[in-house]
Amino acid sequence: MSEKNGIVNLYEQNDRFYVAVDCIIFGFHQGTLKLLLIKRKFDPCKGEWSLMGGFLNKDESIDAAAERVLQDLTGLENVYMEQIGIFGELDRDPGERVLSAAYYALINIDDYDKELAASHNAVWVPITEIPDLIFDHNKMVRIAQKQLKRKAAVEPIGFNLLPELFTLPQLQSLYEAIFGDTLDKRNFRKKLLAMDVFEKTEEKDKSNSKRGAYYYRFDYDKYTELVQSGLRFAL
Amino acid sequence: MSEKNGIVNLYEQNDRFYVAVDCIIFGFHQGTLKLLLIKRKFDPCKGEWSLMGGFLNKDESIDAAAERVLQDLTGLENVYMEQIGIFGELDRDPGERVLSAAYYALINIDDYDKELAASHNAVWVPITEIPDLIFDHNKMVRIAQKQLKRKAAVEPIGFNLLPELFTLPQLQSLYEAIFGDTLDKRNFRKKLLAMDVFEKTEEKDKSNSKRGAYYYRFDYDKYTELVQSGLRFAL
DNA sequence: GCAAAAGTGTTCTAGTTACACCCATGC
DNA sequence: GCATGGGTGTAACTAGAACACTTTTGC
Repeated sequence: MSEKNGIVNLYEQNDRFYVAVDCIIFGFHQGTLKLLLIKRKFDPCKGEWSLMGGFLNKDESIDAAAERVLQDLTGLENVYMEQIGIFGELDRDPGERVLSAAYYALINIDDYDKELAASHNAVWVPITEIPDLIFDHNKMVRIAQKQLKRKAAVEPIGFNLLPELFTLPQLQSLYEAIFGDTLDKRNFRKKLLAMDVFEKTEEKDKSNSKRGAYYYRFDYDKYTELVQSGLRFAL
Repeated sequence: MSEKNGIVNLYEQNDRFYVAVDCIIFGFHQGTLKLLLIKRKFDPCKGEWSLMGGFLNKDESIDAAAERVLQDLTGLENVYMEQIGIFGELDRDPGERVLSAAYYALINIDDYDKELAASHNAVWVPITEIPDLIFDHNKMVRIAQKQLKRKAAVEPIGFNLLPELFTLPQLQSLYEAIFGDTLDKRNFRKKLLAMDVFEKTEEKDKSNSKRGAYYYRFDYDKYTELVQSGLRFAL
């Protein structure tokens, strides 16, 4: 046992562990929720599907490691991320004892470094068609999806999956994908617009219809007002 | 770099970490929600208040470590526990870099090993009067309380804080303590009894009134039926 | 007989659900 | 002029909130 500042170091008698982070990266495109998965080009489990992951370094917090791993794959910073927990079964990684902290991230699928992602063999896969993943990654995905579902219903996090400007039909189809359920168009619009957290623009998206749908923007200031007035975002 | 089964071990180039678990132990007594805290008899931070914690060992899963730590303090097994996440800021433990997985536990405050707890300097403290705790333990408590609040509203976990037999006034005061709000007696009873997950006994608790209140028991079989019928526990 | 907690229904309100037609535009 | 998706209001229903008196019994 060593000493530090003259005090016997009680830590050293304990075991130390490898710690990884794994990212469940959500994107949304054409009505479907997708995950950015990688087809591993390295061992262990070369050739199999997995989440993007990486090891925790001495000099970084776990949150920072998750951000780094996400950035290594997508080039993105300042992304909405949420820890879902740490996974620590003895044999979860057959190679060695490794603990893994799982995070989910919500990104705008049109805006990331596609060459970088391609260099890691990353592919967008619809959430309904997730293949068998290595280790306990399927479990992580299940939990992340559940948590997203729960949280998206009470906090305005869905917007992270859309471009800054989005239409209401787009937004509705996003929430339908997240909840795995259809929503009534009129009730959906009524409820959302009643919260008054959107700014309507004059621009229209004509890519889906001849008439075109107005672009809206989520207004964080209005949202702050809503919360301060004692109300909540709710769907 | 060493080899294992003839494959270069890629793990060894990574850092390894001490990993602890900390337990937020909830109990309920006389209308107040309480936490079992310990006044540390050892360094670091001797004499200060903290959660019960312990280090993860090589041969156990993180969940198992949390159960062990809880048992070391209370003697209890098979307790309702829930992970709230891992905390990994660089300087959260000033002595060394230690990651900590926090779990909350719900126990029946009348049923644990009191001598064992006393030997660890453990004390029940009302949730409204939590002192400054070491490290990031106050943050863990805040998150645990929030999570309990959320989860108790949609799953029948509150019963873990009560004896097998409990009265409806007791149950109501428990939920009032968890939610930090008062509830209407008639609406509360109506809603709970409508779910039909209780078994009413013939016994009465006369400790709080001359008339006495009937003892009820939570019926897991009835609850399973409720869930299978597509309904949910909800408060 | 009275104090103190247990037990019990009904009305009102607000929020959620269900539902169908007109509008704007490109072709 | 017609096909396509965008946009709008109202009525019925259901769940939640508000509310006051009677019952039991130990002292």
